Amino acid sequence: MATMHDVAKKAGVSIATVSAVINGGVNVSEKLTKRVQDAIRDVGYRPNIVARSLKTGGTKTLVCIVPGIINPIYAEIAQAIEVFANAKGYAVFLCNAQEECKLQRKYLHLARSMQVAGGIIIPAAEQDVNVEQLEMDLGAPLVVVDRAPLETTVDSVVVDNFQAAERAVSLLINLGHRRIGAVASYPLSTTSLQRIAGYEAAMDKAGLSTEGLVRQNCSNVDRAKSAVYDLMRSDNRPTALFATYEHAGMGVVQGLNSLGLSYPKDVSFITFDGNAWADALHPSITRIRQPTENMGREAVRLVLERIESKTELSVRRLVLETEFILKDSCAAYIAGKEADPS
Amino acid sequence: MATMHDVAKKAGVSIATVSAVINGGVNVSEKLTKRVQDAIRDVGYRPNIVARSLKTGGTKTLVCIVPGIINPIYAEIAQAIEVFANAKGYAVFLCNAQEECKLQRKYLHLARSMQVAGGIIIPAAEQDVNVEQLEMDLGAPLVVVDRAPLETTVDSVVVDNFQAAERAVSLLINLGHRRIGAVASYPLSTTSLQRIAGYEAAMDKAGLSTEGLVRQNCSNVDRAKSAVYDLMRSDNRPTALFATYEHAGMGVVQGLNSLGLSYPKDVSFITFDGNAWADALHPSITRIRQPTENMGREAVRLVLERIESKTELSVRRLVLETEFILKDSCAAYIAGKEADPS
DNA sequence: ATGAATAATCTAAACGTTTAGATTTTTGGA
DNA sequence: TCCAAAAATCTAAACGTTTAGATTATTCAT
Repeated sequence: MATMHDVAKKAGVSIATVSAVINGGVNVSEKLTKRVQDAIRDVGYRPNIVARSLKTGGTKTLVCIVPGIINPIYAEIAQAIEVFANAKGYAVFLCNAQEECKLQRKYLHLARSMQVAGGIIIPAAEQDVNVEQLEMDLGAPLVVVDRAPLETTVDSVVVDNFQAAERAVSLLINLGHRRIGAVASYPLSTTSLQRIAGYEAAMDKAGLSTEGLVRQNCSNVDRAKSAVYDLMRSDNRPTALFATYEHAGMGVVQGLNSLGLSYPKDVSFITFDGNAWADALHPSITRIRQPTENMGREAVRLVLERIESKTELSVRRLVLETEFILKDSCAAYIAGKEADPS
Repeated sequence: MATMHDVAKKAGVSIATVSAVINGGVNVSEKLTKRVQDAIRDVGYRPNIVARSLKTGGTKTLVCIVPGIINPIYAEIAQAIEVFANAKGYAVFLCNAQEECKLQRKYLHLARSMQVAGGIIIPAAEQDVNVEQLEMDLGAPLVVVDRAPLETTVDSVVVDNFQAAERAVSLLINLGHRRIGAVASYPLSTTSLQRIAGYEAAMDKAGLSTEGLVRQNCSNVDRAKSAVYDLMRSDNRPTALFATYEHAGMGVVQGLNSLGLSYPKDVSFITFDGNAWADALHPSITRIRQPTENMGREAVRLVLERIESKTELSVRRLVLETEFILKDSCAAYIAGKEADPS
């Protein structure tokens, strides 16, 4: 691997001149610039970023840590982050923490020692999130996306999960549903918590009980499917379901299908996410769409502002709007008209 | 940020001793080991991997470059790579090249200068792939997954796209279909090419023409949807469709839905991928499933073998089996019985 | 008690850059 | 033609590690 020394020797100049040429040659004559550039080409030189950032203590690189890349909502957000960061000249290393705090920590440290300029994280929900600790671990500006606790001193970009869930569940209530089940992911995920809180608030306001109607820990499609079996076979069988995220929604679809129940005839149904398939299903599915592109754009903006700003910035918390997309999976509930899944 | 010097000073030893303790203290007394470890804790020292790898020229890190993280098949493969690499003590940086060779190159160079031990890549299909060049760019062992040219000197892990496509299309032919349309992604993607070749081989063997039946460049759901409109409104309207990847498959579903056509009644239909939704749709969709977990496992195995082996290894090309999952989207074609989508 | 062998610890030179500051060259006004 | 100022180029010291090899301390057979 050719180094600067090789280039310098080839061009007959000092290593400092080579460095100057590479970093946008101020104060170096055209003649030498040319000679150095030729030499670079000749010896096939490529800068060693490790050495550079050892010296400068900085790179044009961000780290983006997500809890699971196969959840499409996180893939979409990561994609947006990538696009906007690139537009600003930053490269993005994506790390998949698989909902493990240990792995998440490892990646934060690794990113730190690779001198990333900043980071964007959707924290793992394995334990309670201490966002400040995460920023300490990274040792650089960090923006929390999606799963951010309410009181924190770190910048964050979230959606109003509570309001979105409350609105969705209220719609079901207005359609006449009284027993509405909820299928949720980890109870330690702040988003899941807020969505369930919104669900409970709507139920509460209508004077409805949620007892026995909430299923937590449906962390993949199969678990959500089982939860649906379970709910639909209980004494207190719901007439409508609310799924708090993509895999829960898919689990509901599959669960209803295998029970021989159809929506919206037998059960009404609203889910978060599912951008890729909710509209394609027949009947299509009413859903809450998160502004993934904006979330990525804003997260990048916040972290770059903090990286590039000399002065202290106050803590920013951006709450973006969700979109409620009414489709065919919700129908009015008429008492008595209930299918039996058993 | 505390450095080794700080630790050395605190513990009253030399920096070399600190280094020895950190790298599995051979030849250092228990007493000093203890003192150094305490000092490390006291000053909050964390090794600077940049400096370390500048010296050693190596890290326990892999880079994984995918052409688009929102394609679930790539997310699944990336997930598997992550899991198996982690099990072997390697961290994985995931990079999203967005089908852009320029960006892909940037990430290869970045990874190189971060001294990654090796890489796994699903190449961008923007131009013809020169895999050897990619390995040169990385400057470390590279394994190509999924989109690998046939003749290459670099290790690769692929599936038999030709055979899988041929088999799927043959099934449609055996069901009586004569006009079978194909919806494909980039013509520069080797996988797409091979799948189309398999399709053409099956058609050819049955003496059927493919003229006007192939739609390329359906690089997202909307484009695939348009292609379906286009195909179903042509004079030579197909009675069956073959989609070469996830988004094409979804485009077919949506296209048929909005045309008011139903499958398998009006059109039979097979797709690659779609693990997340193909079974959930009603009717469910016959599909070709790729062994994403195995692909990831084998890719990691190959690259680690090359990294850790002292001796020269011969070029390996692994061809894994796909799984054909017969569902409800394919029916026999009865001449004359054709719906009109206009 | 002596010295050879071994164990423990340290010194100092790398790794490939950047950059302050020194030195040399060029420029142009008097 | 001279000299000061500006421009171009260079020297050498850092950045935070690792590691070969030097030095010092310990052990143990004689």
